[in-house]
Amino acid sequence: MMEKEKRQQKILNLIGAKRVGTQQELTESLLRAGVFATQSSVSRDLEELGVVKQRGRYVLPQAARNGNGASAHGLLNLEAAGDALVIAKCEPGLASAVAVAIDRADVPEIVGTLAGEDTVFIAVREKKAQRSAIKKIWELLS
Amino acid sequence: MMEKEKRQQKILNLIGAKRVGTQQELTESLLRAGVFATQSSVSRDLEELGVVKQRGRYVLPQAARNGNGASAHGLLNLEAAGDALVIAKCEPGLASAVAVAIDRADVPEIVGTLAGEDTVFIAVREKKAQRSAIKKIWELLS
DNA sequence: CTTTCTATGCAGCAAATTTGCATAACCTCA
DNA sequence: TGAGGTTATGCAAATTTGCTGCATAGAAAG
Repeated sequence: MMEKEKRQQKILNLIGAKRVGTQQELTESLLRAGVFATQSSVSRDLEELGVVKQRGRYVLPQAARNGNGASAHGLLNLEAAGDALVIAKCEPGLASAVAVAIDRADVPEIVGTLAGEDTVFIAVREKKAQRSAIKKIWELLS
Repeated sequence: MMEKEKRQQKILNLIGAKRVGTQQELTESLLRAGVFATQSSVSRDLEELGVVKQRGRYVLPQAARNGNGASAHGLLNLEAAGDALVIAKCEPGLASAVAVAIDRADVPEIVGTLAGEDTVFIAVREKKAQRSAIKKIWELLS
C-alpha cells in the first residue's frame, strides 16, 4: 500500500542524515521511526532506490553521482539495469574515454560497451556477472 | 488482460473507418468483430483513448488523426523491450534532445539513456519500473 | 417531460505487487 | 580456508490494483 513509499522515503532520509552501515541498522532505525519492516524488504527497497554501499556505508544515489565519487577518469556512478546491463554515468564528454578504458581492461564478463555523451551502456553476459563487473570497473577506474 | 488493449484498438479502427454515432452502435460493431463489451466499458475506453463526440459522431483523438503522435519535443513512440529497456522513437535528429529532457527530469527508476539519431535507449532498473517510467516520460514530453 | 445516450458507484473477479520467512549466496577478516 | 556477519532470493500468503458488468444517476436531445 502506501506503506512501501513511506518506508522508502524514510530510508532515504535516514541514509542522508546519518551513517548507516548495515541493513540491520536501517531496519532498527525505521522501527524507531515507527515503520516496521524486515531486512528482506529493506534489501529490496535499497535495490529499487538505487542506493549503493560504498566504503562500508549506504549512499544516496544522487550523492554517489556527484560529490566525491568522481574518479580521475570521469566515471561518476555505476548501476545495474535488468539482467544484462550496467550503466555508467560519466562527466559530460568523457563517456567514450571511460568506454575505451573498460574495453581495454578486457573484463571477461563484459560483452560490449556503447558510449554516448555522458553515459555508457555496458552489456554483460548474465545477471551473475553484473555485480562482479561493477566491482571490477569501479576498482579499475577510481 | 490483453482484452482491453485489443478492444481499444478495434474501437479506433471502427471510428476511423465509419461514422459512429453512439456507444450502442460501437458496442454492436465490436460484437460483430468478435469482441464483446458492455456500454460501460466502451464509455471508459473512449474516455481513456481521448475520443470525443463532435457534431454527433465520435472522432479520433488528435494524435491518431494525423497519423503521428509527435509531441512538441519530437517524441514519437515509447515501447518496452525486455525487462530493463524502454525504447523511444523520435523525429530524426531529435533523439539527443529527448534524451537530455529525460535525463533532466531525474526519473528515479531510470538508470541512464543513450541516444542515436532518432532512437533513445532508456535503461531502467527492473521490469516493474518500465511501466511507470513510460508513463512518466510520456507525461513529461507530450 | 420523455426518450435516448453517456458516466459512474459498487461489488466481484483476476492479475499483479508486496511482504515475511527461511535459507542460500556472498563478503570480510583472521 | 572457515566462521561469522551481511545481503539476496524462491516461495507462498497477504494485500493491492485493475478491469468488468450491473444498475442507475446524470446529461442531452426532441
